Amino acid sequence: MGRPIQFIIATMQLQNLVQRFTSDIVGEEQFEKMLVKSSADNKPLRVKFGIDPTFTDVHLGHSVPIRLLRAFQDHGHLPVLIIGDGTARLGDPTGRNEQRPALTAEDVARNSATYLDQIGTILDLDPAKCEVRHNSEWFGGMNFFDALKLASQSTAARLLERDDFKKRMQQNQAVHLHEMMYPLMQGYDSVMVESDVELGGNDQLFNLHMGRRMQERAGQRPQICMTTPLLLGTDGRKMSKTYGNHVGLNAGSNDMYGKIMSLSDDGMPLWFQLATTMRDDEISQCLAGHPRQAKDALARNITSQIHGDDAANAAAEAFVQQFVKNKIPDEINECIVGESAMKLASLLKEAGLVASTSEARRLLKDGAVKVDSESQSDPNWLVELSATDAVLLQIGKRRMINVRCASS
RNA sequence: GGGGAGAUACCGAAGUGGCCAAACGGGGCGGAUUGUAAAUCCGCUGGCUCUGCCUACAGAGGUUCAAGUCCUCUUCUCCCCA
Repeated sequence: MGRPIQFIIATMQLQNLVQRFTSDIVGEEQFEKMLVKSSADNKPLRVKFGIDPTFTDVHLGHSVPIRLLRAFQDHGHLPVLIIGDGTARLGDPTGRNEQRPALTAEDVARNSATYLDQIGTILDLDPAKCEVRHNSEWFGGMNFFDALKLASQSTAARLLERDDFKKRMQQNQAVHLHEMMYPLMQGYDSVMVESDVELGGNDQLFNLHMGRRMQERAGQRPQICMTTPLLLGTDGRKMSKTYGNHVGLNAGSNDMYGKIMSLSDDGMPLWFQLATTMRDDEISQCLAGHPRQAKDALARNITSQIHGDDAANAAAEAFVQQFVKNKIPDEINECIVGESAMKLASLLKEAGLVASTSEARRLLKDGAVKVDSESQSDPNWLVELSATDAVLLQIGKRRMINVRCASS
């Protein structure tokens, strides 16, 4: 029985995308066979991706595997999205030199709620097209003996091979026993959802392997592991909220465009490859031109994926006004304070532009502060406020706000 | 269980009785420059009612005119031996 031509084309498309978005594939030989069988049996592949609700923002770095997941979805396969509300309780040590604090059940619940919204900007979460699971479903009911059984699935030596653990051991840093359970938990997720393929960032390779091994032990067909390259942050380091170099999927269009524009030139090729919808030839063309133009195209493409073309164009325009022409943006947040006159240093704090009056004083001394576009340096200057005409406070190019006082 | 080392600001790391709100590096934030950047140069980087005062060097006590620095206990981490 011959394969329909559509299937061959679709498979090639999918494989091209897989190519573009992956750095490592474990079990690549079996992947094509799996695709063929899936088509023959009319049974979509179960493609797993897990994310722990350990923080509130999902960023573009996380979006790379999600985009690949979307590609699978578009080709008729079934994303199995695991919200790691069980694993998050443990604190994922991945890529860190110190363990993440274990979160409380409330933290996790709150974060989980915002996750699906953000992921939904990329993935189609229609229950008919996507399976969403929370791993507390199986970890929540485990008792200590179940956990021991889980622990017996691997060995200390094997777990210590993990790069992150190895490094910390070498640096005489603590590796706690419960952290070593993490790969086992992630692997067990694969067993529970019977995944055919698992996606993850390339720092996840160890954990993905664990899923394969555990599935084999459980008598299942071992999953294909695909890792995506890590999208670097705007400063060239690993994208991470703690570095402040991330672009959140829930960022507003202006913010998103602006942050991407602050990416260093060197970072562009990787971003084009992993975060845009552009074809390879379009990308090459962009990169051959002026870096400013290329970055604009990059930022527009990504921003419009999330916010739409109009918002992206508006963001680009606003950016030029604010940062290239140094103009004050059209829309500025406004705040209202209780008093009709305040010392400048206190006012800056009251308006939320700085964390403390000490910081305000320093910035004033540095000449960073403008009031109604005039540089000011005296922290004790008494600023008169009115209820109708706002006073514009500015610190640098980015921090600005209009202030009025409450009408009495 | 025994022995040893250690815990300093956002991070790394100096400091072993006064000159310590704490060197130095990174990060961050401002300023100059620019193509939005990057690089470079300069400045800042605990708080306040700010030429002074208050709170800080794991935690709690103590010695001293004076403690990040000395003593005691507690907590946590690492290493070696069992």
